[in-house]
Amino acid sequence: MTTVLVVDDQPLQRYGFRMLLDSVPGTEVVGEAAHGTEAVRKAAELRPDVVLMDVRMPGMDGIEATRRIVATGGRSRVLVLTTFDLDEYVHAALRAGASGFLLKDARPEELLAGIRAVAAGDAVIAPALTRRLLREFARLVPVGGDGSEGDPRLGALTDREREILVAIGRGWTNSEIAARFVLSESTVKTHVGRVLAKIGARDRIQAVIFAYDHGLARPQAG
Amino acid sequence: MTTVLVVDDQPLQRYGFRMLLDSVPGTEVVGEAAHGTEAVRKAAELRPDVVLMDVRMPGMDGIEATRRIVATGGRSRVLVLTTFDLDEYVHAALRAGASGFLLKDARPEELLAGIRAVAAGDAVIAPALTRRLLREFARLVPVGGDGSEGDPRLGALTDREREILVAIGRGWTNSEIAARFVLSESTVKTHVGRVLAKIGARDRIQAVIFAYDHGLARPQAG
DNA sequence: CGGGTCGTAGTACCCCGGTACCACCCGCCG
DNA sequence: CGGCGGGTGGTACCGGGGTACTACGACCCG
Repeated sequence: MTTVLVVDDQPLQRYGFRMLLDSVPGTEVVGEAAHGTEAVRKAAELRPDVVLMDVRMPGMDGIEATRRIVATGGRSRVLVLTTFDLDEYVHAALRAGASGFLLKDARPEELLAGIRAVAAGDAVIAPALTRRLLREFARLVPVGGDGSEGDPRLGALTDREREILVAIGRGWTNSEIAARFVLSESTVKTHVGRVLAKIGARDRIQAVIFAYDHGLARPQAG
Repeated sequence: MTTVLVVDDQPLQRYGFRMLLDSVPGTEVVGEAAHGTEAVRKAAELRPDVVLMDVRMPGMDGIEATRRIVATGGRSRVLVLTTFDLDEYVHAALRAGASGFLLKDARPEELLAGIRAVAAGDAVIAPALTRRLLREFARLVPVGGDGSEGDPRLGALTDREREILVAIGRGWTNSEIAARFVLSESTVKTHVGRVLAKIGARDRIQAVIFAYDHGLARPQAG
């Protein structure tokens, strides 16, 4: 059961969300708040899985409330929901630690899918916003050379072996790798063995360390 | 009617996509390609609304094909679809001009929603990837404590256990830890077991990952 | 005093990971 | 044509890792 705290200054809007969420199995609205201050308090008190947060509100707005809720370190994740797709809102919300940003004109199933994704630890962005975000991202991310160059051991790996190394870096077991890549476990063992030999690791643990030290693995809280 | 070009080196995979897309009203598969070169040619010839593009292919890969298709300036939009969520793939695909990036383990309705969104000029990112992308974005865009601090699981560890976790993060075996700390291997096993339980790791590999993600382990030359 | 936490240590058991070795298919190239 | 590298697959073996459970001394605190 996914517990949700609905934050919006308009009672009618809150009512709509409650009706929608309570009508589907698996989600439950455990509380409501009409402004930021109340949202922070209730989030700490109710510890919901997801906080559905409006941006524009009298008093403390949704961005500041998001920042405070995230800062508490609780497991509540904030899904920001607004009618305005202003870039400033999006950037501010994401910097504040929001796990998602959707528009209020989203279809009900999109909202539900978003809530489920956020509750699962993933993140969501409204498609209309994703486009602009990606354009900015592509602009911000430097071309190529991310400093991982130089180690000849990386070059010695084949494409497949590099993929296997990344999988090892994710902490996957041989059987998990086999499942994801649609291979037999024997094949995975063969690949893993070659990777270990090529990078000079005695076991997969040191391969994980190698992957992190060379930028092949990225933080992935779960 | 949304027209789709399916690009994948595996015939069975293409068949699956065709069955799925042709089974729903509003989308139609107008062509298939088995590798990048064919994809570029058919995209120019068929001018589909959406190109469903696999990354890993013999010959020209999906990234390069995406770049060329986008470069033609046609109205075709590319939705990259892969089994592997390598960050390098994502970055490369987005820089190449892809309008979306989904994983092959996506549910059918997610894929269909993605195709519709891309055809409409929006963009989509798999929720599991969005999370990492947002984190990078928040890092690239100025300011902001990235909220990685304050994991309650770290506080739950005793001093000794934290030392053990650091040792695990270095890649040491139980016997090495025992030697360095002057303990019996049994004691080390007990500590390791408690560390794993407290941080929620199923084995020491995930403990290594946890250590890196929480700054307990640092890149070590050599 | 009793109770809690922490660090230490042990035994028993099972499974996964790693190694060694072999085998087949494919595409590429001399 | 033959050779070769890369990817895939198999068998057999064994040692380390992880779990479950128990135990005891040191220490602190009410």
